[in-house]
Amino acid sequence: MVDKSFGSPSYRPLYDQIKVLLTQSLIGGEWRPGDMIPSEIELAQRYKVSQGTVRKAIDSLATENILIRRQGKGTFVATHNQDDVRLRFLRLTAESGQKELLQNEFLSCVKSKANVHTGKVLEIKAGATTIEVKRLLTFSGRPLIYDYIVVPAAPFKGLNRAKVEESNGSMYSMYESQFGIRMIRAEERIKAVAASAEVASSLGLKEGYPLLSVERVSFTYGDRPMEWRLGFCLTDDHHYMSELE
Amino acid sequence: MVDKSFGSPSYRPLYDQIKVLLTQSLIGGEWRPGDMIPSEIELAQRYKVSQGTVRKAIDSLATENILIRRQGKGTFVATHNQDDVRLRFLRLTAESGQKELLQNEFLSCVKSKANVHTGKVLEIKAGATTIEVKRLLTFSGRPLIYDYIVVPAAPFKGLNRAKVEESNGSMYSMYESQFGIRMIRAEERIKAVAASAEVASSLGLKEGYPLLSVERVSFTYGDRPMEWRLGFCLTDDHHYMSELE
DNA sequence: GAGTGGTCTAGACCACCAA
DNA sequence: TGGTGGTCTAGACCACTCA
Repeated sequence: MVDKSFGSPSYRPLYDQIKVLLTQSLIGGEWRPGDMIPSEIELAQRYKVSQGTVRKAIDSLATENILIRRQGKGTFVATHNQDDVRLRFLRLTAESGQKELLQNEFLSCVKSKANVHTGKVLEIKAGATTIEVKRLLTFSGRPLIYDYIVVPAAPFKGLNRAKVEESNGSMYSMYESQFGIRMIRAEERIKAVAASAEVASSLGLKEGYPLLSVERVSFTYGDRPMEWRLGFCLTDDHHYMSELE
Repeated sequence: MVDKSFGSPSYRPLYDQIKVLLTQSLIGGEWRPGDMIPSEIELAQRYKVSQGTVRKAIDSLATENILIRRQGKGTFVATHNQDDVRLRFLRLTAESGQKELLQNEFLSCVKSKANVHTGKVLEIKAGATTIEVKRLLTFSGRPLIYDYIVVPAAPFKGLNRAKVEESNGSMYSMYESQFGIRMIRAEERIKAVAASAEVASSLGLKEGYPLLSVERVSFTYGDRPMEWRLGFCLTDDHHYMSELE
């Protein structure tokens, strides 16, 4: 039950405690991606607080893109399985601004062991089993991104070529429907590099050609890292979009 | 005065109207960067609404980094003139994570005319007078960024070499104190490019070396574009950090 | 202690959606 | 028409800061 005591040494606002309880229900799978959660009034009764306090907790989760409010309908668990947000984390857009047909070209999928770096960022032991996927993303038929993806094997048991190909571009949508794992945010580290021989041949370029190197770590509920990837992007006719606030 | 009428064709929430009024006071200079604005209670009386409504308007401006709330003290107009936010828009960090000494090396400052592109993004006529600044940013003594900056001449009348050198890295801090212009957000378009002869020589590289090209448009109150810049960054030991939410 | 922002409540009413 | 989220109010009380 919630703790309304003030002045206690570990004072936390009520709405913050409600937020934790809601998050726990999300982690525990009581409400799954796409589901509608109970109404504010119901939740207020369940947690024995006012509707306004539940509201504030939900507001916070909504600005984090974890829940989605729809006036007149209800509040829903966010998902990558909708056309409008399927590629929420893809920041690469055409210089012309035109929409493009995105396709997935499978390269490989093998079991491996975490090295020091991937072990560290995924918070697993170096040497723990991982699954490594390589793929090409084509924009309107032209290969523009070479992706190298590493995930811990345990929560993604059964990930294989077929599932990657079915994903049709959005791994995150596939993670949700196949493994019940939802990514809520990611961090990217970007550099300019010269294309290696392997990447250059996959993208049809000369070795040494300037590419955008994008290293990404993705996090699920509770800020637990669940995927590491390294992408090499050809940015001759495209750019990476970033908003500074 | 505010308009509480519901059901009107152009319905806007009260707090949204208050937000506009607050923004107008910021644009008009009633409260300048660093100033404390009136208390919530005072503002509620001034606008004849409840404190909670003023609160919601201020909350919104605070999440946009336009105002800053300090419990027990008051609400202040955000500024770039503080050590902790002087480089708020600088996303380049060392691979090692170490803090670095940032310095400004002046290259040039000339009057010019807006071309089609800068005219368009700055929303001024192509051919209108602009001021163009070139500078080098050095990290711990090593030149890493070549910046080419264009601003409209009118609002920045008097911008010259001395002012750029005084800025010591943060143009935004200088814009505020010298011209009363505060930037609240920016958009960046990032690509990987091969270094041109001019940029390569400034950064001490071979022509063709891979560099991060960062094109930025910065906006002041009311989302008016006020600066365009193109930066070329050496990312051998640094990366551009981006958060996806 | 006085003044500021922050939390929490209870209740009234509006806007939107679906059946 | 009923249910959902969205707005607005009024008031009580807590937490933080500074003189």
